[in-house]
Amino acid sequence: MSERRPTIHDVAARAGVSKSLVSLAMRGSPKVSSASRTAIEKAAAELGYRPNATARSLADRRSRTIGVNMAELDNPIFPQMLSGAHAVIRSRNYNTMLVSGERDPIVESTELAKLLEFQVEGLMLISHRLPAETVRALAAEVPTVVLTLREIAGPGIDAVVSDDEAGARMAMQHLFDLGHEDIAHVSGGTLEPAVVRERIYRQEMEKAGFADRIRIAEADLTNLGGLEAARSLLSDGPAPTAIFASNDISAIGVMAACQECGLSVPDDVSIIGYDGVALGALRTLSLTTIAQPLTTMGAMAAERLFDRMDGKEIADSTIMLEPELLTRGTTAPPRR
Amino acid sequence: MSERRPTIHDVAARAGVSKSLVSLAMRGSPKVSSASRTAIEKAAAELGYRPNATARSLADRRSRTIGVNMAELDNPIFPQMLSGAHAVIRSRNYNTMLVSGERDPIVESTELAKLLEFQVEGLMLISHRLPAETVRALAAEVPTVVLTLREIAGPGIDAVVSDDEAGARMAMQHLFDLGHEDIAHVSGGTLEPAVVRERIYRQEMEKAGFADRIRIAEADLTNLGGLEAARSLLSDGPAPTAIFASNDISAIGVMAACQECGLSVPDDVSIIGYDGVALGALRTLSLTTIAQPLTTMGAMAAERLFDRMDGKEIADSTIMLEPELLTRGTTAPPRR
DNA sequence: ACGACTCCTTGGAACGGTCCAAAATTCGTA
DNA sequence: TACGAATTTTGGACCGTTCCAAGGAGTCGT
Repeated sequence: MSERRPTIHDVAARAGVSKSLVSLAMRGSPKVSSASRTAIEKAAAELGYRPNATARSLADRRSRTIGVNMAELDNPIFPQMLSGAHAVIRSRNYNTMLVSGERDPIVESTELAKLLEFQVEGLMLISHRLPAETVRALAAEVPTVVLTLREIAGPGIDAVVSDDEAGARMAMQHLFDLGHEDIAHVSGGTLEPAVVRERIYRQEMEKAGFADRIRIAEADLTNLGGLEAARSLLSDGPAPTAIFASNDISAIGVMAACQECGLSVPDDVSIIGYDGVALGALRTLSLTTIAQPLTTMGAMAAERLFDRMDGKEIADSTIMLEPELLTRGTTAPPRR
Repeated sequence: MSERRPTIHDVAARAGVSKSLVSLAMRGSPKVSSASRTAIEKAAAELGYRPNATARSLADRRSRTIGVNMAELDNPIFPQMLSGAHAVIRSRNYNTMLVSGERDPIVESTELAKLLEFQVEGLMLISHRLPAETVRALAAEVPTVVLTLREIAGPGIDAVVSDDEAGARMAMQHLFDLGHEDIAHVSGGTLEPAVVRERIYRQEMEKAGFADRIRIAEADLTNLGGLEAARSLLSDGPAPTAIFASNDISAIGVMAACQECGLSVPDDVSIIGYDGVALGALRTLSLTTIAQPLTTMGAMAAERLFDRMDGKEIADSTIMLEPELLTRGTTAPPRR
């Protein structure tokens, strides 16, 4: 295998020119005569020359690499955002260095440190769990964009989020429009998006005059969490006619709980989730949900990063996208 | 932001020692006196020094990076394998450079070329679509391991697969054991694993004496593909009592088709999938399946890569893991 | 007091590129 | 035919490390 790869010097020697000229030619400079160019290309091809990106990064101080931190793989919204970002990064001819802290904060921070040592030119954090001060420290060294966390945005830190308040309101409005009054909420813990969704749930219930029917079962954005929360909800007094779950994964757990209790969805209970993950579209589930434009969010995050790297002056550090109601099969008017 | 990061020289100057000594100290060499060491650490901390991994790679010709090519994000088996690999790569203190061809072969190959230019020390291909010759060309330059494709293995190319023949046999055996005789197959196109699964389906049906009941509906491993294949299966003559789908995602489509036709699963039709993706475990789906040890496969692939990189001599280039039957809610004895 | 050993420390040459000022060549034209 | 301009080409410094041969400082035994 590794018998020392040919370098620019080898190519130069073989083509009978100087290394500088080879360097120029490799980068497609117009000031290389076509004679030299063909000679160099021939030599390079014969030797199987491949430029060394490491050396190049060192010399021109640009790594052409974006560091991405992705927290968990069990919630598909993360890979989905990654995929949007990845496409943009690639189209700019940059590379993606991926780390994931695997829910251990210490590992997470050493991994992030490694990204900086690799001289990434930008940092993209697709993670709900990073402490704000960590993020701020990173952002001091390199342009940084955070996905789905709005409150962390500020000087030096961009955030790409979708409008959770509007989205949660859409969810409630959809249920109200169908005629539901008895709506419960399966919450999602203390992370920012979940908190917002819960707050709006309360607000809307109150505004609609159903304050006395507010019922919240606490969960944690997982499938099992949703299942258990819904179980307790259903075993504890009369079933609500609709349930608004804090995210899709837990909504699917809620669906399972309804099945267990012999309640049919949507005839007995309507269910609406949040996120718009691809699996909610699977015909078997057909989950009504508030979809965040996940791929777009990833893409916009990458775009913003490049804008910052290009030194563009941008006043606003938060990009807010609008979510969208996807009416599928889990919501219907309440049975009367 | 980027006012030139402090280098080893700056640290040296500040600590009053030579750059070489700083280099030694940063790597934790035992031959640095403790006096110097503390001085250096202090200086480094004060300056906020961070080693430059690019320069280091160049100097010691080790990038400490593994290149990973992942094809698609829409089938969750890929991220799941990635996650297993990622953990091992991280534990070896290596980095992961991720590319994805986004189903365009040209993009794919330029992306792979970029990985090589980055001097990755190993290549991991989590992709079904790479032409064998491409893989062989890559493997000539750097240790390479391929996931889920067995036939490509050979000198210089390792493969980590699970035993699809055994798995498919387990699926069929499970259905036979339940008493099914009328079993249809939703196939998955021409990729290696799908072809194997289909072949075993035929074989087992014949061996069991049900050759005349072989029915195959062609699909493509997608949800929609499974849905449509199953639709045609169900509209075309009497419904089979069981369906073996080539993978989980299409099996979920099959479930939807059954619902559409008013058939209950598993009472009217049993369904078994293949892969063991996490979402099959969701309570609402509860899909019986043949689970591949996806995370382990990713991990083993990474291990093997490191073994090759360490120059270990290993005769066999294929690692075959055993799949496992997960009996969940979509299979039951046929209604009589 | 003087080698012989340790134990630390150091300067300089890589690593494989980019960049730049200057040199060499070619060209157009007076 | 010669000369300045334009076009090509070149050598050397540099990017921030690691590596290595060699230098300096103690320590110890005799």
